[in-house]
Amino acid sequence: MLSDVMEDYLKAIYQLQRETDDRIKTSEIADELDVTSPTVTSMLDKLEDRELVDREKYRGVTLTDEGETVALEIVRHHRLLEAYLTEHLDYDWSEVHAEADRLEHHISEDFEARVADALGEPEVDPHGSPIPSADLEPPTRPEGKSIAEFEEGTVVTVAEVADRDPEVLSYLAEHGVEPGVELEIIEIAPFGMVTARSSEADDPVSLPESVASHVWVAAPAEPEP
Amino acid sequence: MLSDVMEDYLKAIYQLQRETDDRIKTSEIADELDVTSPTVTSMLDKLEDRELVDREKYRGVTLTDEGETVALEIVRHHRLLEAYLTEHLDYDWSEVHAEADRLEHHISEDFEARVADALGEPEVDPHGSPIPSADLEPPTRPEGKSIAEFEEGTVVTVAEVADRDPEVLSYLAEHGVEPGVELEIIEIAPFGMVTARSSEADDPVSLPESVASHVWVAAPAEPEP
DNA sequence: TGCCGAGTTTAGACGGGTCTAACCCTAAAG
DNA sequence: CTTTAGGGTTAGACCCGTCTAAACTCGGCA
Repeated sequence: MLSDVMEDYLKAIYQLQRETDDRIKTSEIADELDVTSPTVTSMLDKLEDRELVDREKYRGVTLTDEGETVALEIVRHHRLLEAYLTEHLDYDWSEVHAEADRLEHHISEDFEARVADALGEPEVDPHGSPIPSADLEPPTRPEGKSIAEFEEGTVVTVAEVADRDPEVLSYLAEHGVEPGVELEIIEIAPFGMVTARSSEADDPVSLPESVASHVWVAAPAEPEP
Repeated sequence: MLSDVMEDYLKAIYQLQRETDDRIKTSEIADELDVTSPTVTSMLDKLEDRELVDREKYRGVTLTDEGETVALEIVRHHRLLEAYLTEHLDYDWSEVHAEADRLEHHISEDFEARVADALGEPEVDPHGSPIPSADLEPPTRPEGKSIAEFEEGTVVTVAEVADRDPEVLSYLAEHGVEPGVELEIIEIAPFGMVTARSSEADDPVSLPESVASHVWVAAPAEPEP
């Protein structure tokens, strides 16, 4: 049996791996979980003992298959909860992350199944993030780019908004940036800021690189010029 | 901020107080929470430091007003969850207790409010137990008796089934013993076993004293002979 | 009144998860 | 090839919640 904290570490490593596909460093995990490096080191010892991570001292970790399965289970819980909260309890997409984080470790398999059923086995959560399937097979990473990676003038369809900050998410929703909308990339400033016009809003919106890089597109809606 | 475990102790003390209205002994809490007496003693020290319980060494504890408020909050969470799970996620009343126990410490005030709203501010949970109101005022103990306390021949209406064992609850439901049904007390055996006929079942059901004492009646449907 | 047994508390240990301080490894720069 | 800065690990401490073993208190009974 794994503790909640261990599950949090596995989930953090999983998510960091999705972003960098490199070995994950102690300090990255420490930042993600808001904890000090020695704390991470000692937890990695334990996870290694249980064969949930592969480790090379001083060089970071990767998840073993078993570790990845645990992480996928937690991510599935998290995203199903996010979907359920927005669909059935009238939560806004900006609010669901914190609540799902609280609950994800504490629901039974039965609860998970009932929620998935009530939702009709959804494939994505309210942010457009894919929900791992019940068999916990590692999803093949769908190719995608952030809006920061397109040419000016391109029109793209938002697939996923991978930010977790409620304030940022509220702001984005207010300015028409949500999964499913079309975005015309108007300008990419030298310092990385992206200005775009949403099909759902009157005025264009400008996003610093740190935010724009979280707005993902599955494929360009029109070929690039 | 209180830990989950502290909340569990306060809830346990609250519930034991409902049953005995006497000072609660270390060993009673130990039994309830499946823990040893020294463990309880050390936790009572901490709860006393925080002025959540009144304590007399060697003589048991009672909740302070503050402790009671915390307990009521947890009980409210628990019973709202039970109600929600049966109403909206198709759980059977025999299954909800364990799931609610898992979740009761981990829901936000916001979640609590939304669930209460979705249910229309219910007053009882699926077992007929009263749900503390949002203001957490201590409910005045509604007078009631268990079916074991009536004369043979009396017809009563079941108000609450205060058992937590899923097997027992399933059995009772199968034999027509649920909140709202009428029960005719057919026989009370010298060793305490109660035999009764339910308005919802063909055959009478016999319940040992330990189970019968958990089946509560608000008031007799007919005056006793 | 004094003893005894049931039950409570104290003492001390342990594992989990966290921290700070000190030490050490790695890799990049000269 | 050597130095060094940055980051990782080790060492040791702390709090929490739990345990077992031992000491103690209370209340009933002789």
